[in-house]
Amino acid sequence: MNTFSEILKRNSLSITDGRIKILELFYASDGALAHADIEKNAGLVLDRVTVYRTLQTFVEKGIIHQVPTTDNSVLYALCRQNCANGHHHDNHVHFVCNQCQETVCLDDVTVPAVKLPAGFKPIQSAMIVTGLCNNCK
Amino acid sequence: MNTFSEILKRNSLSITDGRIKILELFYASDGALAHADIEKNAGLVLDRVTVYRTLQTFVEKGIIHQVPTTDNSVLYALCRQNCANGHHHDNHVHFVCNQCQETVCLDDVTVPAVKLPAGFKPIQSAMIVTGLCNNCK
DNA sequence: TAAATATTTGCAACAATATTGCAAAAAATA
DNA sequence: TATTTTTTGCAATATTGTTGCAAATATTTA
Ligand SMILES: [Mn+2]
Ligand SMILES: [Mn+2]
Ligand SMILES: [Zn+2]
Ligand SMILES: [Zn+2]
Repeated sequence: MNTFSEILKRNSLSITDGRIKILELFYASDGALAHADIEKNAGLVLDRVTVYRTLQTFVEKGIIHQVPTTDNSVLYALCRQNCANGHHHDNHVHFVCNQCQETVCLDDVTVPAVKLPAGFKPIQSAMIVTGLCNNCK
Repeated sequence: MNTFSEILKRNSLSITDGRIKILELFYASDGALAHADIEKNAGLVLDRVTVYRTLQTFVEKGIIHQVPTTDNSVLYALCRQNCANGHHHDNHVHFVCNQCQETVCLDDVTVPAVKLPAGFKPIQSAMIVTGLCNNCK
């Protein structure tokens, strides 16, 4: 039993070709993936709808998280911390490269606190930095 | 000639009922507006397509800016700084209230700088804070 | 291992959101 | 006011995401 099967098993998910294929794609990628990226790479094996459902399941299980974007696209990336079952701990900064268009999780960079006007109570913060990544600079 | 007409004139845009109506909606609203909000309030006067085109035009002219969101919805808000023709200066924090669901621009709260890993060159930053707003706390 | 059960998948239909071309209408200019 | 330019509405089309359901596959039980 390979790593991907183990991940599925650990999360009480049935081991299927589609799920393994999608896990492979995430582990092979440096950056975040859009639904379209996955469909393009696994489209011969998987139906559109299955991709949607798999991504949803993986988010629920804490295997991947939705990446915030400024262009209202939907991106997903692996959870490196041990997130589980609806409890995500991804308070890290996300970086979008203007050159290669990749979006990467800066897992070690925590979103800084910020002083809000009186009366505002912060609960969660997200931060997206755009610029040039370490490959493109 | 009223304020809204002047705004349009200043931006070399024809003065039309639709554009004035949409400006009115933005100036009457505390928070950011979605396309659907505008359509709901101006739908009798305006076609869906005209709303899309007007929002796009206003963004290009620097009258409004797209508000970053974490739920891949598209929101727009007035530019308070003097943004113009593709040059936006909206490096302020955006706040989403979990209670009333409003998204507001915290125009006076600047997105803090953050230390990135070696090789990453930041150009622009966006920050979205969720929590309870000053009306709902 | 084979049968029974539970889960996942693909397909088709549908819904919501957004874009485009083009002729009619309205606004700006002469 | 006549001419020119810009904007608008409509219809058609594209893109993205959701749902119900039967067939296929995976897991569990015996
Ligand atoms: Mn991330
Ligand atoms: Mn804003
Ligand atoms: Zn890059
Ligand atoms: Zn509120």
